[in-house]
Order: sequence, then C-alpha cells, then structure tokens
Amino acid sequence: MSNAYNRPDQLSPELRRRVLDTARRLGYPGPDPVARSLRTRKAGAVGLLLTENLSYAFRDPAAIGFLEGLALACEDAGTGLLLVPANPEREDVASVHRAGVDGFVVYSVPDDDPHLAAVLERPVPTVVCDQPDLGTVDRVGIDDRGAMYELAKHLIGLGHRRIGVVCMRLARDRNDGFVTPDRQHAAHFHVQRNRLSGLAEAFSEAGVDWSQVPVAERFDHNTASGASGAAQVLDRDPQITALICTSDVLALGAMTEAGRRGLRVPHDITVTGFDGIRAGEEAGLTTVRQPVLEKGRAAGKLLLDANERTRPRSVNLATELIIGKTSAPPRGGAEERWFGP
Amino acid sequence: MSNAYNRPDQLSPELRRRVLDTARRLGYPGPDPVARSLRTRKAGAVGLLLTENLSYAFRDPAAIGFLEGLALACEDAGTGLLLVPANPEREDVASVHRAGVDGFVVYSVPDDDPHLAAVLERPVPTVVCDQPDLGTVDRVGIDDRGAMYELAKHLIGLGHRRIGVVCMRLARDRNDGFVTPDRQHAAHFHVQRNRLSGLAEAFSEAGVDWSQVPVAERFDHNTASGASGAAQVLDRDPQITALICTSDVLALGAMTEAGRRGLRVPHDITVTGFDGIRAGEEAGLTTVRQPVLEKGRAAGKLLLDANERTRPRSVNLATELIIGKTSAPPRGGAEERWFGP
DNA sequence: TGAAAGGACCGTAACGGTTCAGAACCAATA
DNA sequence: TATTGGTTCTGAACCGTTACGGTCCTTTCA
Repeated sequence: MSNAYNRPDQLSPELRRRVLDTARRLGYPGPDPVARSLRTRKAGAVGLLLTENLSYAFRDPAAIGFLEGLALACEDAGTGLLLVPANPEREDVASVHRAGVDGFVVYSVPDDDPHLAAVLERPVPTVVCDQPDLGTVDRVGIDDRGAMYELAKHLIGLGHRRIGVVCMRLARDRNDGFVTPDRQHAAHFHVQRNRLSGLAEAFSEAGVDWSQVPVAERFDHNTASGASGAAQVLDRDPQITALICTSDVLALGAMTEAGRRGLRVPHDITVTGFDGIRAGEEAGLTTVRQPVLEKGRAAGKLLLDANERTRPRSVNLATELIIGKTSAPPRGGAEERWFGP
Repeated sequence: MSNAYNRPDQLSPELRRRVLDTARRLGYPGPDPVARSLRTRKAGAVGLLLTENLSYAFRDPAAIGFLEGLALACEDAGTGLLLVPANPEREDVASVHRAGVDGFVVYSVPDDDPHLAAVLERPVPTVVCDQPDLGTVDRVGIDDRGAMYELAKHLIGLGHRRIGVVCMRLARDRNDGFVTPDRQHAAHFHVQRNRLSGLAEAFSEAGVDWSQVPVAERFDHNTASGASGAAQVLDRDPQITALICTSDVLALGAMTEAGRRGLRVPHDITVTGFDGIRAGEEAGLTTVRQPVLEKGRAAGKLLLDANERTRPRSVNLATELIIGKTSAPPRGGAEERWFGP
C-alpha cells in the first residue's frame, strides 16, 4: 500500500494500478502525513518562534526580510515553515510543545522568554537569531555592538558630542520613557543592549558622560514611536546635535518629528538609523545596513544542514556603514569643539 | 503518563510528582507532538498555499497584509500557520501531501495549479482566497470585477476614452508583452481576469473598442515591471490619456516611467492602481482600496470556525474607490469629448 | 533436473501518544 | 461482614504509516 504510493519500483505496475484503483474506489484520501511523520520521525517542517505580537513581524521591514530569507531556504530544501503562535501576553508555552517540527529558528526574542526556554527543552536542533550565543545551539547574527560603535565614531568624527538616543524596547515590560543605566545594562533584548553598549563605549571614549545622555525607550516599533521618542529627547535637551535611533523605522519617525519642530536634517540636527531598510535608503538615511535576507537564509541553511558533528556553530554576517544625507557636522561646527576632550 | 502531563485532576499530586520526576531523570523530553497529533487527529496548524515564488509573497504589500491578517486569526485560535513550499517550477505536489495540517488556505494561485488540485483532494477543510468560487469549499474575496468597473466609470466620467492597461501575469507561463483577447479571456488568475473584464465592460459601454486597447502583461510583480509595462503601452500609443494598472505596485512603476518621459501626472496622463497599499496612499494614487488584512483574518476565521453544517460559505468584502491626485480629465479636456459616444 | 538467485508480494511490528474500561483500593453504610 | 459508591491507578487497544523480514514464484545456470 505504502509502496504503491511512494515506492513504485517495489511492485509491478499492474498491482500498483490495482491498489491505487481500489484505494480510490474506497475513498482513500492518500497516506496520512501525520502518521507518516510519526513513523519516519521527520515532520518536514521547521518552526519559527517570533514571540512578538505577530503583526510586528509583518510590519517591520527587517523582520519581513528575515522571514523571506528563511522561507527561501526552506523552499530550497522542500520543507515547510511553521509560524508558532507565541502570544507574549499569556505565557502559553503549549504551542511550542504542540509544534510538529524538525527544528526551530528563534528570532529576536528576549533572553528570558519562556517560549525560548521551552524551545531549548525540545530535543530538536535550534538556531537562534539576534540572540546571545548560548553555546549549546547554533547562532546567526551580526556584530551589533561593533557596527554601532563604528557609526558612533563617524558622528564623533563629525564633531557631535551632545546627543540623544531613541531605542526599541529593552525588556518584556512596557516602558515608554527614559532608560535608567540599570535598565540599559540589564536589557533582555540582546540586539538593543549591544547597540546601546556600542554607543556608550564610543562616546565614553570621546569624553562624553554616557549617564547624562538621554535615551528614550519605546515599546511599539513604528514611526509614531520614533517621533514621540524623538520629541521626548528633544524636550529634555533641545541642544542636542544628533539623534541616534537603534532602527531605521524609529529614525524615520524621528525625522518627521524634527521637521515638525522646524529642524532641518542634517543642517540643524543629525539623525541616524540602523538596518538599511528600503524606505530609509530612499530618505538618504545614515545608517548601518545589515543583510536581513541573508540572515534568514543563513539561519535556514544552518538548521537544515544535517551535518551534526560541527554543532554548535556561530555565524556573524557583515554589516556596512552607510553615510547618507542625514548626518553632517553640528551646526556651528568647529566652535563647539570645546565639548570634546 | 499522559495524564501526568495533561490531566492533573485524574491522579493524586503525589503520583504526578513521582511520574514527572522519574520522567525528567530518564531524560524524557515531554510528549511527542506528532504522536499526539496522530492520536487526537488534530495537527494544531493550518497550511497556507501560496504557490508563487515565495519572495513574491514577502515583497508584495497586499500579500503581506493578507499574511498578517491570517497570522492574527491563527494566533487568536492558538494554531500554527504552516507555509507550504510550492515551487511553481517543479510540479512537486508532495509538499502538499506531506503537510500535517487541519486545513488549508489557498491564496491567489492560478485555477489550473496542480498544488491547488492536490489541496482539494485532501480530506480537510479549505478556504480559497481570490479564487473563483468552486462551490465545494469556502471562499473569501472581493468583487474585483465590480470594483474595477466602478473605477473605470470614474475615468470615463472624467472624459478618458483612449487608454492603456498594465496588468499582472494572467497564467503560469511568462508573457512579458501585449495580451491577446484570447489570453485575456482564458486567464488563469481569477483576480486579474475579473479586473480586466470589469474594465472591458465599462469601456465597451462607453463606446470604446476594447480589442484595440493595449494591455501589457508582466510576469514579475514590482515597480520595475510597472515601469516597463507602461513604457510598452506608451510606445504603442503615445496618445493615451490614462494608464490603468491592475495593482498599486505596477501603478507606482508606471508613474516613474511617466515622469521619465516628461509626462506630468495627472496633468498629462492619469494613472490608477488597485489595492490601496501604503506607498500608493502616500503618492496620492487613485485606486481601489481592498481590506487585505481583513481578508486574511476572514479566511482564518472561516477555516477555524468549526461550524461544519453551513459550508461551503462565500464571503465578499467591501472595497472602496479612492480618488486621489493621479486622476484628472484628459489634457485638452472637453475638446476631446468627440471620442465619446 | 536441481539448486541457487532474484524479484514480487505480504504480514507484522514498531513509532509514541491518548483514551477508556475495568481492577484495586478505601471508606461509609446496611 | 457484605455491599455500595467513589476514587486512584493500570493495561490494552487504537490512530495510520513505514520498515523489515519472510514466503512464494520465476528465472538462470551448473
């Protein structure tokens, strides 16, 4: 029976035809995929854990790029891609247990997420993405810290010393306000923590007291958040010469807010982002471009590559500093050098 | 054993603790989801068939919106969403057979797609989206024909009689060129067929010989295709006063091409789209807005609603004609009225 | 002609859970 | 003490498939 469907060489064409005929006549709908999976111990799918509110994943251009890359890798391998529902509100880990998959990809969830813990307990290969290196599972990511350090160096070189920052959420709880040094240090989102620490390092080296730099956090990730974060920072210190955002989406919002206040970018204020999304490119945003699609594809490849003996592996993809039209020396330029060391 | 995990009320706390303890000690990783699915006959996931090259799905704003809506419905119900790999090149239907799901959503695939046929043979509920009503399975969609008819009426009212059209692909084979009436009539993409037929009806009623209207087809769906399609139409008949595109993405490309030729929109030429995507809105595009997110959500709801006795159901969502800044009376306006009936 | 080899076909045992019937146990009541 | 009722626990059947090994039949070659 099974052979008739999957192994035509194991039986004569005549018998095969007869089997298939009567199967049809009896209304047999073909082999059941679940039973097959149980027997062969292959689900033919990989799970993707996003944890975020799903709408986030489909609204954030970087997340979409990642998803596309991952989907491409899966398509190449002929495996399905299962989006595991992981509502961050109810801590319902059951969905992770219920997922019939051959492996997991975990994308940008907080360190302390119970869903992540549940995934790590499952006896299947896992690739974490934009997460700290756990040492036990594969990882793919970029050097967020180094890339942001480089961007900061660029701004320092231009002469900026008095800056403000808008960042994405640092933990699972909502905090739409300024970030304390403690919170910054203990941030559960690896990516945000490292970007901020890259900034802190560069500006500290340049003699800036990082603890005095206003850092506004926003829970939701959209341009409106970027705008309101920028507003909060500018209200606190209207003298800042540069507004550094930890994502392009936030930066685009920040630019809107700058415009609303009559500040011209980059003449009156410098604005920078992170990611290298299309809309940012069109706006000429100074940013760090990261290969989001490649990141997804690499995660998929890593997971689907059967070569077990080399695990765990860690892949760092290259980023590129894009100097656009939104960064320039501070207004007044050289006169303000005395802010420096 | 099973009870210890899932039915704590069926046994004493003491035994439960002992069972779980020894399970942990023996390295038992928790109940196997596949075996559970086999026994309970619930996979806890719905399959999504896209057929398109997957990158298409993640680049097309309308498709992303649909995906988001569907994902939201799934999240609400706590079910997973399985992206079924369906490479249009190799007719590999196995992936459909291998998918362990409780139902399928089929989104915008050609009528004659073998993957669609394979889905319909599976004994699970199915919802087709942007497809002809098959009568046997649930359907959700919009009135493409009527919406486009209405848009055409708007243009006819403005005085346009000499027009050109750029549309998305009509069948599985690549045809980056003009569309013959035959091909138009036999189009395998329900959505495109109906939009074109809505146009044909309206303009025929206005006395235009539809068979003479240049209709350029493009296989790939992006702004570059919109631009090249517009170029082809404008080369064929530089006198057209309106360029009707069957999607916003194509329309945005067409506007770029118009600009490249020194044609101002809408003064020199009217351009219209279809979908109501964000970028189109920002450009002030005249278009038909369709609720893509709602469409995805409706598809999910339909599929996950256990109420079997009312199947098959058919849902038509409302569309809205958006009159933007890209449509105006033809240059010369009233003088050209003699084109009319 | 007989033995060996090979191909076609068939029966059965897992895979790892869930479910359900019934056994075992305990306490309360006639 | 026997009966009843209730709870806790145990064992077996089943979900539908694939893998494996065995039987049977045909062919080939000594």
